[in-house]
Amino acid sequence: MSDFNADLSLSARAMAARPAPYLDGLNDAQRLAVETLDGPVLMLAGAGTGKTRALTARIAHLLNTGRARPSEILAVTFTNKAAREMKMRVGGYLGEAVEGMAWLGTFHAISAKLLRRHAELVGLKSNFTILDSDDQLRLLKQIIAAENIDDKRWPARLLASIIDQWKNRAWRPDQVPSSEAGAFNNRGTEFYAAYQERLKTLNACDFGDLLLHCVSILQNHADVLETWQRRFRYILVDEYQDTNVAQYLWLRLLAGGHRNICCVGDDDQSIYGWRGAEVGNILRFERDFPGAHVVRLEQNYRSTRHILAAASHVIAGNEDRLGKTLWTEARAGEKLRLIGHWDGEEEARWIGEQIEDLSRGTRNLAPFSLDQMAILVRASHQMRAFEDRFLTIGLPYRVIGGPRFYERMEVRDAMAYFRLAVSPADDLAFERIVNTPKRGLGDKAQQIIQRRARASDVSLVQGAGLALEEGLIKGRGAGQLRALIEGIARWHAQISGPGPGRDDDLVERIAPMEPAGDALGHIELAEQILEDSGYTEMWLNDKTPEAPGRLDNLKELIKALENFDNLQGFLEHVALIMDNEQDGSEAKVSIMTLHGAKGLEFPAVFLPGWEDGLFPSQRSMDESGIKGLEEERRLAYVGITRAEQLCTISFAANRRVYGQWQSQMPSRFVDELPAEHVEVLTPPGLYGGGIPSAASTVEDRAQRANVYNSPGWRRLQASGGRPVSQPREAKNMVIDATAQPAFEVGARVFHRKFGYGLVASVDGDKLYIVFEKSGAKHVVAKFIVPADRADDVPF
DNA sequence: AAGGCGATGTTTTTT
DNA sequence: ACATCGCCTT
Repeated sequence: MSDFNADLSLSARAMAARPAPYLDGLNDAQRLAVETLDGPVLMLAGAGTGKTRALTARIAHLLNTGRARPSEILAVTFTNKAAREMKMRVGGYLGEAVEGMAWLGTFHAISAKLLRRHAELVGLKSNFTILDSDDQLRLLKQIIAAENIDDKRWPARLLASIIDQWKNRAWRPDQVPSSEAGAFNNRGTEFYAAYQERLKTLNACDFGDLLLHCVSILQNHADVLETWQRRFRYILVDEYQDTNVAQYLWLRLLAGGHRNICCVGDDDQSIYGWRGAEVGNILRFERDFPGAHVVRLEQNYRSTRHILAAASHVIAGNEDRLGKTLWTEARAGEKLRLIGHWDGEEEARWIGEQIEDLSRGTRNLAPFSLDQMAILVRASHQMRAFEDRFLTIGLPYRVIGGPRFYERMEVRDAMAYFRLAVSPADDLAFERIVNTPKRGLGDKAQQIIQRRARASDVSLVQGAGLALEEGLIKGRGAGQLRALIEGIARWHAQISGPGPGRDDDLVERIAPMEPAGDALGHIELAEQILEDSGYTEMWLNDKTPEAPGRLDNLKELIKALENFDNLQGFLEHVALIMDNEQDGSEAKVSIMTLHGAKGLEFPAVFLPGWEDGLFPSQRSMDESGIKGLEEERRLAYVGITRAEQLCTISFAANRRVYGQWQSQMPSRFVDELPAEHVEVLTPPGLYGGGIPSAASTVEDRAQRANVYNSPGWRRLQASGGRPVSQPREAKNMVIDATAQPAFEVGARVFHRKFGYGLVASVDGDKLYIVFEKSGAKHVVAKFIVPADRADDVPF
């Protein structure tokens, strides 16, 4: 630690003198990225090029050269996981001193810390609560309900997403541009303003506010800005391509003085545009920070040549990119493997077999352990087929990124009780649990409490107390309500003890006796809260199959308290660090979304569901056009580059989409794979195979997808045989494409997605149809039935 | 106040 | 297909 307190003027000599083991083994580009300390630096780090290594070495270098002390470095990430990893790796260089890196964390965690110091500048108190999305939604519902809005047509969810987007763009209510005036039935900005007002009175803020309030403070208070600009001598940002406008402003303000900012990212891995990330931030970096050094990390240490070549070829299809040329010294390895299947279940079955084969070490490859294999899907509903299959064959798997621990209902309920114990005025927490477990306090009783509280401008807990005193609430609800608020007062008294921070009025009025056996630890208190409130009992009495699991989660929650000194600290942690650890015990295949896989790598990767509409996602293309398609293509790039040695891409000809069978065309990305790096696998008896070529058209792809039209299929039909891979369920499908009626110009037809329409022109099996509702489209004939047969659409 | 039924909308996800 | 949600019944 004393090393870092060295006189900064000695830094030049220090640099020469001190050994710098962290530089060992860095390539030239990485070394440049590490040693270019002054001024703006953009580190364009392609997939698998050792960016985390460079980033941590850069921090080590800043410290080692005496440029900054640990507390003077601001290092920002997006996820807690990334922050943890960086901390661990920097810890490898620093040892204990890593604890001095007080400003290594997520945008939100660091913002919260800054905001607690300056809360009063935006009308908050420094002990503000951070709302989760449930609370946010509940609040918005109230605001909407107060205006007698039809919440069917204008749901709170919609408003929440609109407000989030505005916050991502750093628009405060008075800054929302007039082009957005139509939002939420012309009342979006009005509700946004009302929501912000409500938050202020609740002394609360949502996730977006953490950033936005910081930006406001830094913009409006030059002295504060200057303090922090001087404090953070060096700034590092990971995953810069994922920053939104608010984060960009936040960074630009803090870096505004010395401009010692190093942003690391990869425009080709920008896959979060839909939640406000602006690829433009990274594309514009040199303009935003004139004189910036741009360092490209292009040597890939992860994948074999075939894999890297395929990924590079695919991503080259994007227009809007800075451009990098990844290269590797690795061997060529295995080509990518491409295979088509009859349907999604067949695909899952085949992948399951492959995984078993690979884990036994067939092929010319060493065995892969289950931990080394992953299935990366575009949409989480695809996971189900794999889970079903793997359960039946007993293949251990783990789903990464399911519902998270702290988002489970019982955990949130328990947290609401803890929040009330810490701050009885937390109305949102009170609303959440007032009738959980059931206390006979329905809408009516809750309305009375609300009204009474508002009349005296007090918290709901106090309002409930008043309502009881005044006899406004009667019946069996009254007794239970009294027990609840007495409980809250008692827990609160035990947490705070006499003194500042305690709501003395509440304690005096409702639970005047001091706790009997004082010095109850926070863990015991938490247990007692869940006991006293009847919450544990509620789940004990619950006979549904998930009840035991929920009780386990509550136990786990209590256990998590061991890592904290008090409930307050725990609550702050949970508000910002909502992630869960994976059980690392048994080796398992990972199943996750492509988004969830970013930043990870696996020796063997399966990429199923490469079908147009699913991947690239139809919705993405409909909503964002070419930009959407490019983001999908980046997702394909992310997927392929996760693989170290073996990458297997697959598609199915038929898939159940929302319960309906649909024919699928192979993804256009399949066509974009470079044939020389791909081996096309052919399931026995089904496919003619054929290497996809860049020149192939939509019809070609339809033809390939059209398994039941393939020579192999016809042969099997003729011989009365059944292909090994034809699933039993397939019987109900229309499989004889030769029976396809020929359509004539002018015929009225039906398409299950586009509805009714008239055939405008016919070109082989390709029809041009003017749909009544969805406009004119080119459609392949097999998706069409005559209008009078609309009721028995064949999928 | 609490459980059952039909309309509804179904990518991706962090904090 | 399926889950979620709000309304409606008891």
